[in-house]
Amino acid sequence: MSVRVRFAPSPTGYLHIGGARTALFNWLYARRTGGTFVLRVEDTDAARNSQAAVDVILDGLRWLGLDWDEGPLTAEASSPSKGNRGPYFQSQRKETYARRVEVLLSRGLAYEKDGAVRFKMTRDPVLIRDLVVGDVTRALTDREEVDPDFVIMRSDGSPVFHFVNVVDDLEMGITHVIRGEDHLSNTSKHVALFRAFGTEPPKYAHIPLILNADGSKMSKRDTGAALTYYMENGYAPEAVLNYLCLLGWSPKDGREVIPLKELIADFDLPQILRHNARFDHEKLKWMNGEYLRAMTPDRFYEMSTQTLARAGMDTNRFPAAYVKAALDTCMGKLRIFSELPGYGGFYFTERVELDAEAKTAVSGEAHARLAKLRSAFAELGDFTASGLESTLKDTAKAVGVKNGLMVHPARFACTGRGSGPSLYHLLEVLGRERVLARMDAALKA
RNA sequence: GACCCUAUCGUCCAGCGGUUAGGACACCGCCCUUUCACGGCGGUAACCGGGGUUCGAAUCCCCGUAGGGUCGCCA
Repeated sequence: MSVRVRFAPSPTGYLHIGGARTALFNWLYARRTGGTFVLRVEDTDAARNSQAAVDVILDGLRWLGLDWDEGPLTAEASSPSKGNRGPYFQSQRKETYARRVEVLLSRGLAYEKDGAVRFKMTRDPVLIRDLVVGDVTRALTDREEVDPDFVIMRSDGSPVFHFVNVVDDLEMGITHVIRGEDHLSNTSKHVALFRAFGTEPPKYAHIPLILNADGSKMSKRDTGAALTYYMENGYAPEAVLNYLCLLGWSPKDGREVIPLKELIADFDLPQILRHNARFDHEKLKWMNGEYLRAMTPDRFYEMSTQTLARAGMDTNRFPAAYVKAALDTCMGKLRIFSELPGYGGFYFTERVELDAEAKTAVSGEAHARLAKLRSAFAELGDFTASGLESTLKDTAKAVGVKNGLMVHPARFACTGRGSGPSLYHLLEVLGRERVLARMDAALKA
């Protein structure tokens, strides 16, 4: 029997990073086994459901490159979807749930009370055979001892999560349920429901949760809890995907930066760890830097211009060759794109603002050196990196100072900062006009 | 309150009865270098505690402790 897995998010308006990893693990398992990855939208809670909220999920999965074989084509619940086991929006499956409730009612496995339908839950401990956690025997809690039954359909006729989740997995032929460990305790309910329908439950794999750096639970408010944070802050999706994989799973050798193909080939359920992992933003940034360095120039330009545009710098106002040359000096130097406006933004502003540190760096003795350098540059016929370099070195020698004492003020004058791209290359890209203008401005400051 | 899961450097992982407990991120030195990165070399740093089992436990068992999760007419 071929593998069928699913990701079943609830459209709450954001895609949790842990949810994204759950989707990823499901997707990887489907791809490695040649199975089917189903996307199902659990939009039973009409109150907080909206098309925009569904789009957040679809956009997030698309950004990560997690394509689904069956599921919605658009965020609109009633529009066509792909796959023949739909509908894939729970809001469109009311008849199915009603029919299934009737089955349990007619078999005496559920009963009505106060207008709601309750399922007759077994009082015996339930054995859950989990591919990650192992065998788990779930006993009743003290409250459940008093009343183990639970509502499967509210008095207003709407079905509840535990019920629709099981019915859909059953009807959609799901073979493996890979989900967060927060569902482990509830799995006994699901197992009992599957049995009530006369079938064995799918295989379960409960994966550990992702916690904040301090070990606390990651909730919407926390930085980086939503996938959109990474989409909007200069991360490459393949880096986020790679990092997410390494939270709770790893290949037996020491590989960390792992191409997607290898990820798919090597990923497997039994190797997943049982304990929760803390999210390390620093390591993600490092990994993102690895991917940025390996990125093709075209992709780098594209992501760079998007980032700059978001920061209010319209690169379209400059000649394409200038933008390209400017970005070339930044390539390989960043960890995340959101560092770019600060790192290379000076290329795309009319003038550079000199803060206190910059003013200090171009005043005093440096002022005279900068003035010397300015006139040397003005007379330079060949305004190229190599010409600029030898001119600067010659000037330093003439003045009798180390190169660094010329480099430093020049960098501050032209970029406003103490660090950045290679000075000689940045000067060439900026061009004579801008360089002399900025040096003049700095000398007057 | 009850039930369930978990426990190796600060963090992510390796280890699956015998290792000088390994790698990565971060951190600290040194080298490279016009800055910053990158790269190279080196360093600091861990088996939660207590009992067992065993010739021998990070590895197996039990008890604590700690963290996480779950017990809804939320999902």
